[in-house]
Amino acid sequence: MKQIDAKLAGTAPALAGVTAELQTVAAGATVFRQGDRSRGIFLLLAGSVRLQRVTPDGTAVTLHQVRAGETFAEASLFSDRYHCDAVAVTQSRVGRYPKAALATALRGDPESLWRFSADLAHSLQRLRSRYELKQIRSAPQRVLQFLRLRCDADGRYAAPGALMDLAAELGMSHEALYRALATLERDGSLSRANGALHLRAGGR
Amino acid sequence: MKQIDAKLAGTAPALAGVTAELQTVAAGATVFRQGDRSRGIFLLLAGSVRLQRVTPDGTAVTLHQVRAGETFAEASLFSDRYHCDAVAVTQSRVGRYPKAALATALRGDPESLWRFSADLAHSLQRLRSRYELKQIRSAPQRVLQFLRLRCDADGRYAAPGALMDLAAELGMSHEALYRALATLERDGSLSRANGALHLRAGGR
DNA sequence: CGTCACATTGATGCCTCTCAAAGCTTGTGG
DNA sequence: CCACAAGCTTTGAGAGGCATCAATGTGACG
Repeated sequence: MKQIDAKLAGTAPALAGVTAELQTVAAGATVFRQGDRSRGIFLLLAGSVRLQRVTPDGTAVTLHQVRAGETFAEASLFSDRYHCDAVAVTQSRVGRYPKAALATALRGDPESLWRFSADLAHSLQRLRSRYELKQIRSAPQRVLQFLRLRCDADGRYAAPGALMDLAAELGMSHEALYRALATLERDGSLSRANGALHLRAGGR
Repeated sequence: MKQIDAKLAGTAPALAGVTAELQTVAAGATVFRQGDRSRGIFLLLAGSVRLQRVTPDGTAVTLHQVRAGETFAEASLFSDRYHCDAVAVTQSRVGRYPKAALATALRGDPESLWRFSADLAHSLQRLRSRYELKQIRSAPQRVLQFLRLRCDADGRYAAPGALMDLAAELGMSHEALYRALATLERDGSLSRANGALHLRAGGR
């Protein structure tokens, strides 16, 4: 985590030629509030931000848990006000792409807008497949499908970080992940060599 | 289902001035295949389509289950070929927005492209909150949060179709949904009147 | 009045979460 | 070079909850 943080903390790539304004947000502080005039879209560089909406009965409902590296509030670009709260769960570093500048840049440069749309479409695609994975109840099956999607042509998958993080990404407890891996290995669907996972054909 | 089908079957709204080519796809037939040159994006009018990818070991992994009313393969607009298979699960009616025409229309008319992006951003937003809902294990809590998001200011929610469909949307068995509703009603979090659901403040 | 689809409730089993504890690896400092 | 700490990995035991199978009730429609 420290490495990623360090790497990202200084980096805020320009979007359609617009550079981000960096800011640090304390744990518990809000980045923006529901009803605020939208000031742009955000990139989470480090930390953790939760998007939530307060319902008529006063309860907060989480709409999205933003992970480092993701952008959020893209829709605010097309609307006048934010439709939810963004609250920093831990101290966070975010980059803000000012709305006016970004909107101008995008509307004035179809090529940039085209790429921006492409990014949105890809995000949608990725999220849809992640969503579908979550439909799978069985932990071993879910892990297996995940690996099938992520592995290279040889069926190899090198976990980018700790397996615990993988468990979080898959939406299961780390114990469940370890057990799932053990099960798959017992089945013969999978083998492991110094941290890397190796799918074997024939594992159902 | 028949009503929705009937309503949608004839309707294929123009997208950026481009009209859709309608086609009927038999159950089990493919709309497009991984590797095919992309011919446009699709709108599912009726029926059910599954997007799937065949993995190196020959297994099919479902990327997305398309529901009537949704568009799919948006990303193909930005890439040369389809990256997955689209297979009709049941006999389906789809509208295709031809790629060349759509790309031309969008690139030539920034305003259309802007609206197209807005649609993508909204889809992303909606999907994210749906994804977050699925993180909630407890059936009653999941239903409750869903209703909090979907109800009007009075806390009322009129199910658009049968409760069974709602269960499918929430990713749970219909029995679980009925039991969840019964539990919430027993708690006093909820009351029901001829099909409509009514949230009551104070239900945790 | 029979059929069909939805709604509801019961019983059972499996699976994941949670709490717990122990092995393992890595890095740090003495 | 060793000792210790911290975090990851692994396995165990128990409990709760949802899926599944099953049966019955209910309403619309012909």
